[in-house]
Amino acid sequence: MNIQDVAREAGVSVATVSRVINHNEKVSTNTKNKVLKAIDKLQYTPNLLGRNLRKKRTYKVLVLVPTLSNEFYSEIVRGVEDVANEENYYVMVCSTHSNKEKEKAYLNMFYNHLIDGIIFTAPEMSGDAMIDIANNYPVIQCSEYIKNTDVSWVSIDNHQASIDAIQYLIDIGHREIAIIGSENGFVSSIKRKQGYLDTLKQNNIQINNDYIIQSDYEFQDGIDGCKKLLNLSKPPTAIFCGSDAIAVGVIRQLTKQGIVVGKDISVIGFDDTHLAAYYNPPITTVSQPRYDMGKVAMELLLRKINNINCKNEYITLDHKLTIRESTLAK
Amino acid sequence: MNIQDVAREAGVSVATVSRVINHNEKVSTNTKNKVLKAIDKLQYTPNLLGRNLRKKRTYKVLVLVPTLSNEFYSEIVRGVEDVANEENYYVMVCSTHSNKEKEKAYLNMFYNHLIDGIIFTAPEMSGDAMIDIANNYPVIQCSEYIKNTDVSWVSIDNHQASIDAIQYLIDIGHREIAIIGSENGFVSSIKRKQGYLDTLKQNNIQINNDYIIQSDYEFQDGIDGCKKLLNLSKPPTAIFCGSDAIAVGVIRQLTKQGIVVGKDISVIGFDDTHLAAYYNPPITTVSQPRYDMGKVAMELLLRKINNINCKNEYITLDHKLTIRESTLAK
DNA sequence: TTGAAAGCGCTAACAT
DNA sequence: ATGTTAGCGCTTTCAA
Repeated sequence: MNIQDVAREAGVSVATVSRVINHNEKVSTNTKNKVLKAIDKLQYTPNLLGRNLRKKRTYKVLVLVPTLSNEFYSEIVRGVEDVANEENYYVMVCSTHSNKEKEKAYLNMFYNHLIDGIIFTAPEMSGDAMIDIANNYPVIQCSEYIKNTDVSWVSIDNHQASIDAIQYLIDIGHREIAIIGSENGFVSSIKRKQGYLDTLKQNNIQINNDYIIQSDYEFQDGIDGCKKLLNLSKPPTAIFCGSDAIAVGVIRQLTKQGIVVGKDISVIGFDDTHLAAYYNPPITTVSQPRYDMGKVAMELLLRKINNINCKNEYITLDHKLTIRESTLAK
Repeated sequence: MNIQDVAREAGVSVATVSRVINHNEKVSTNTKNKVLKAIDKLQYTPNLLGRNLRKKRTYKVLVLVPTLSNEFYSEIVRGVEDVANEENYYVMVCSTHSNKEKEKAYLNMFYNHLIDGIIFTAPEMSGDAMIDIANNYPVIQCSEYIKNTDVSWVSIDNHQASIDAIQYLIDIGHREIAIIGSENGFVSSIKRKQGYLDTLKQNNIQINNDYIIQSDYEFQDGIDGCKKLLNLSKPPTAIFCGSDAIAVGVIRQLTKQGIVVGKDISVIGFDDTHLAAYYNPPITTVSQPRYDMGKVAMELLLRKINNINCKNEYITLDHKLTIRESTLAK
């Protein structure tokens, strides 16, 4: 059953039916009602395959995340969806599993005309590849973005967020402060590490390279990083982690070794997922406005979709340090 | 740039190009090479909007989950994706937020020819509505399914899983055992509760209705449920939870009130997400083969897509009780 | 083995 | 205000 059938039933042309479906003004109330009646009688719903082919639009956007299960990303997606649905766009969420090849495979959806745009939350490709894609297709970076790449992004001020966290640790009496989670190439990592270094320097605290642990963002990385730190002759009294998951791993390991978090040692996470709020003990963490980040990213993307040549935007949203029981004055 | 351009470049008809693209046998090696060369030169990729319209297939399936952030569902999705990609299908994951209306809105994707099938992981609709949909469109239920509804599903034996958990608690010395998470209408809930009741009866333990708490599956539900139980004149010595998130909430609340989990009281979760493995203390839980559940669900769905009249299948996969530190002998 | 042509369902330019 | 018609890019039937 298609638009032809409706036209026949209503005794009008397919063009008129199309006009009614698309809320085109230039239809008399009378014929409009006839069409509406026919649509209702036949229970007609337009085949968007036809419409999309004709319009050369898919009304679909892709959000690429490293993993679906991290609440950090699912909140971004919620923001994206809320804006997308308003504009009759569907959102596809797909996971790259932090795999460059998988990410690349999803770009085929552009070439195959299956999507109108992509929001990258943690792009794996090179900066040059990103620029190349952005020149030809609508894309936005959200949360993580590639440095020195003139492609729109929305994120937080990771440098300041790091300063806030480290300064807070110093303020409550810590001087041996470690950081886990640096150097994966993202701007966020670089800035967070810089904020860490800057704040220590600012407070005349000697940098100790043993306190800088490079890792990924998962639970196990926290456990591994924590073990390394505890093996030092002089372990740190505070650990700043690049994600809540790392912080959970760290706290788990500390607890296992009989060290009481929030008393013997302080731990800070990043993102403020439910994990942080409900962990034992609840974790001090940097809150990111992830829902809003998603909303803004989708708004920017829609602008790009409607005009690929519109200018790039670089938007910084507010973060905040949420203090809980995993950090306590020394 | 389209199939016409390729045909022109190669000096053949569009039909021939189409045959080459679709690996049709009846093309001479010579012309095939000409076409391949043209495709390569022009960097041609087929517009699937055209193909899909013609074929009346979208090569897309929808997986509906209550929430994206729960690792339980994201592992199911991974299973679905792995099978789907083999067959050149794309997977759209969308969240219903456990909202009946939202779920209903996604059914429009069927009517609008945007998807070829749906896998429901926690259907919100009535059994009648499900049967109606299943009669007209390819759908599979995965994990949660609606009772007395002859629509294919893949799940575990929730009755036995519950028996395993409760019997274990009894074996290590518990007799005051509570259950949180029952009665949302899903077969899983009903069966788990039945397993709980059956096992107590089997062991000549009196049923105490105060020990049966009805709730959702989130962190906060665990906290609320736990508070209720602790307010009883005789609180339970063990709590069996319907999800790992509930268990986390419960343990968090117990800890807050100074009760030591794994010593003063035992707690069991459900699903075996990372949450359970990395929580403080690590949580005893029922492991579900979620990746395989996703794979099987997609296999069943493909069968339905290729023949809507193929017979329904009801598949039960193996679970197992994973014992950690949140339960200890009394 | 190859090509011509119809047509999937829709929108939009043009004509009336 | 409404209708006619071309055509989006593709596959597939039919004919050669």
